[in-house]
Amino acid sequence: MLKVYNTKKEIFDEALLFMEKCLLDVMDQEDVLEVKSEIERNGRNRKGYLGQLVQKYVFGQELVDNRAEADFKIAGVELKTTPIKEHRTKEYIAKERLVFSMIDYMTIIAENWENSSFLEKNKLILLLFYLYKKELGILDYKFKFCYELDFLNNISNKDAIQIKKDWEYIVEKIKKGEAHLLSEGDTFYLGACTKASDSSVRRQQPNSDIPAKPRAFSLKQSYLNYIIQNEILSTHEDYKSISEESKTIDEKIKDKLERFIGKTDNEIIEELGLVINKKQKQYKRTLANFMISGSNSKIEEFEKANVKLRVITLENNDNLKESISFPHFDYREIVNQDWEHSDLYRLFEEKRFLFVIFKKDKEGKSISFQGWKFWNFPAFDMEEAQRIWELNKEMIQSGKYDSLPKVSDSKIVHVRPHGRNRDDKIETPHGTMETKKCFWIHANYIKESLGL
DNA sequence: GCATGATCATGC
DNA sequence: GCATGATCATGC
Repeated sequence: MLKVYNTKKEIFDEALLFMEKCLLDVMDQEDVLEVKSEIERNGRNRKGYLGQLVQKYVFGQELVDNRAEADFKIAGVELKTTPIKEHRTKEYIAKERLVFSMIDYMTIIAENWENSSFLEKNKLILLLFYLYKKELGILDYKFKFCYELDFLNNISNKDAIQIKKDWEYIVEKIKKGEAHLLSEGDTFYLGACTKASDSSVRRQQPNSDIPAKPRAFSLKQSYLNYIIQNEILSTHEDYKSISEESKTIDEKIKDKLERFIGKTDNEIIEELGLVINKKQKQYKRTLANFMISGSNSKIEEFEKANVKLRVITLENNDNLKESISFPHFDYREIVNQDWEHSDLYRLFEEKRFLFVIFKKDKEGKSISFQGWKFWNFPAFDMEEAQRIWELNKEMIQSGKYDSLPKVSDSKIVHVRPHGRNRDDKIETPHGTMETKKCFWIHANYIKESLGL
């Protein structure tokens, strides 16, 4: 039954034939029974098993062994399966990030991007997207579309440069003995995501005695979403690129923003020839968008990289008055979550921020542009964030809604109302109604962390 | 109708 | 002056 493929095209054609089908459609009765009993023996679906089955029953390849890590390379093409889910307005979105092989902290510090084991293994990938549904079994997932991911050729040039930069950033950090401080939000498209059977696992790193969480390279979920929306579904979303040049995002932003440093909002508005209502509450944000991309549309690079733009305004004495708010949490949800699966953890681990910084003038009549900073939550403060998150959970569990973490409880985050007004309430686990609240990062902490 | 980002208002 | 509470404006 071993099938031979000589070219990439033959493999891709085979994959295309499989679209709109599930494994059940292509397996015979006997195989189905065998696989089903195998699934029963091993309990829940093993990770990587779906990939192995696809390799065997769609592409007719014998499995080399039963390693959990599916490694099924044919004619230089690495096959990967990845789940999507249905979405209310966007048709499909990625269910997860796309995870590659583990980062070997000890050996990677001797590699360059060009000769990296990552590129060696992953330079040409055939991505098979299947539609995940909770109630379905592994043999019932319908495959929807496939996509060629080619890190050297078909990922557009501009992205390849950023991905190389991301890889180098991660390796630099490991070289410095800071593998334990890695975070997915450190980088733009290629991330170092945690990967272990449970969150307590640690491994050795070079140049430091501090054990680090095991991590793997991954393409951000946001990046996959961009591919799905724009390259596969061809939805016409109104994205604007910062620039089409082959530069890293850092460089592109510098190109756009540097010339405005020190200028007042009026000067910037005039220079860009904009008509903006300054009374608008969002007006600084609108201004920032125009400064970066020349429009008020979503910025392509930021969508792909899970970057959030936030405007902050310093007082004339350089004080930062306002803390940073996030979407309100769900009281009922939070008491059933653990830290590693919480919204706050995901935000702090995965999100990257671009702070656009203005400063008020003496009279408070105008503002001037001070600069910008990319930032993500520092890994060394994650434990403190967790402590406050757990405290908040405890208080909610015990119904002490007036004792949620305050500013004085931490130097980093606190909990405060965040709704339309005090009557904007949601249900609690106790069945009562409480004002919507969210986590806020202290203004002082942001200011210090940004070095302002 | 609500989420989101941002800022205003009050009281100690 | 800071901590805490409250709410506005926009866009989807």
